[in-house]
Amino acid sequence: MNVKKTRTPRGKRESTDAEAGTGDAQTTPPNSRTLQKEATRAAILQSALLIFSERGFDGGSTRDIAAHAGVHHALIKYYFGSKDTLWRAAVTFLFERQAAEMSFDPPATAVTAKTHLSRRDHAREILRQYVLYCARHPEHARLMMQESVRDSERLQWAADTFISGTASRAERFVQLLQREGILPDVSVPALVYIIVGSAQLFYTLAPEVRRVWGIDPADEAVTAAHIEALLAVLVR
Amino acid sequence: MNVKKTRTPRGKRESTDAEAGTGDAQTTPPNSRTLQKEATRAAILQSALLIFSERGFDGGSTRDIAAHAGVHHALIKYYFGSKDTLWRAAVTFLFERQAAEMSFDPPATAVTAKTHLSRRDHAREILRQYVLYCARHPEHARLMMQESVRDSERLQWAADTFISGTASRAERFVQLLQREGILPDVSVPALVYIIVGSAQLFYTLAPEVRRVWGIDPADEAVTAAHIEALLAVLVR
DNA sequence: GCTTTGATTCACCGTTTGTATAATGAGTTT
DNA sequence: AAACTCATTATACAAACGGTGAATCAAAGC
Repeated sequence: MNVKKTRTPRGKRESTDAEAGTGDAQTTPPNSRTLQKEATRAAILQSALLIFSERGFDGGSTRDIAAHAGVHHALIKYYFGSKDTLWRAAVTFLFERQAAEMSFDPPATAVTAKTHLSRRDHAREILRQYVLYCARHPEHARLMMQESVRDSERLQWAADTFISGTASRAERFVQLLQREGILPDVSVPALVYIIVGSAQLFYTLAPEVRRVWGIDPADEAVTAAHIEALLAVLVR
Repeated sequence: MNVKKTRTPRGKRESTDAEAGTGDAQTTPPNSRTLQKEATRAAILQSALLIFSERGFDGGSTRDIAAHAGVHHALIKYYFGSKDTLWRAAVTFLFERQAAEMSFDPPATAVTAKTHLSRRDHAREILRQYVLYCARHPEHARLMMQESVRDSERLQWAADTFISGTASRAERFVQLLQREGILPDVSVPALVYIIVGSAQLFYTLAPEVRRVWGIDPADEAVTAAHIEALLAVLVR
């Protein structure tokens, strides 16, 4: 990570090349100051994602986060106010990125062909996308899992703000597949956690997988095999 | 939790009723001293399971564990040596209890009937037992998950000491089901984590399930529905 | 009844934690 | 070039942390 600190070295700030890129006209042209500010903030946020996802809220210290980002720990208060707010910002980032990169929602690509086969293909595509998201960003499931194992105020906030919405979309997705006969007519919440669990555990526990099975879930071929297995089991 | 502290109150130690139970003859009859010692040790271990599983190794403090057990935190060193040793003792307890309560191993009950149906029923029974174990002891998956998200020395120890063995048994179980045509011929490690993930996430994230879905995975009826869903999906 | 044993508590150490405030100085503005 | 802004660093502090050795005191042994 390590956002470059332009303090001690007399570096001439070579990142000014990005400024000449797109002239944003009106809205306050990005100074080297504001650029650096956003870079610092982003570096802290990314480090927070890593540390919190691996050690949990209590286990991850703000000093370690700052050190990993290459900045002074006092900057965390300056940018995020407190450890708690930083954690909430990290969670917000995760869910907004998920919303941007993936969607449990209906048709994604406009396949209006109503044949049974295309419906199953559509379900397969959405599940594939979800597994790829879990593979790309394993820290999402890790961080949320760390918090969902006990009923804290943070879980309450995350549930009200993000998880409930995601859960509703997953619920509709499962019900759609049930109507199509792709998934059996059994408990919807159970099916949701069966799908999510079978998709993400392989990547959440990637260090264990590497050590015990000698394969790396980050490998494209390994992920392809996992997707194949998941679809073979879930989409009958 | 709270092991009863016979210190400040002048309680007459009413648990002496257990001593008259079975005369163990030779092997040093259990004093009220040694009984209390084992009770204290067990109380610390159980509290450690709870705290570690909910907050992870770094997040869970020995002082909180001791307070939850109702003893002074110095007793943790007295009984377990260090925080690290206590964690290892907790993991050892988990896997030994799992070995005692459940088995991925072959026939459990001696159903030698080789019909396809009984094989599937046998697979169903083992999966059912595993889900029930996850429901009874959600702290097992929670604690191990907390440690398996990063490659620490503790994960290495747990992998070498316990996880590898469990993984081999799970591997054989999956391969057996593949030969019987119950599971598809796809990546075995992927199938293992699909099965494990779909079985345990519902109970690992029980606080989230309660808050978001308004149901309690600890309810027998809810667990029955989850088992039904899991079998409907996994055992075709 | 007295001594001995050992399970438990007490008091403390050095470090780390989250948070707060003041000082600094490079970048922007005039 | 001087004045100002504000992103960053320095320093501090009270609380909590894991760990340690001495003190305590009820139970066990004589």
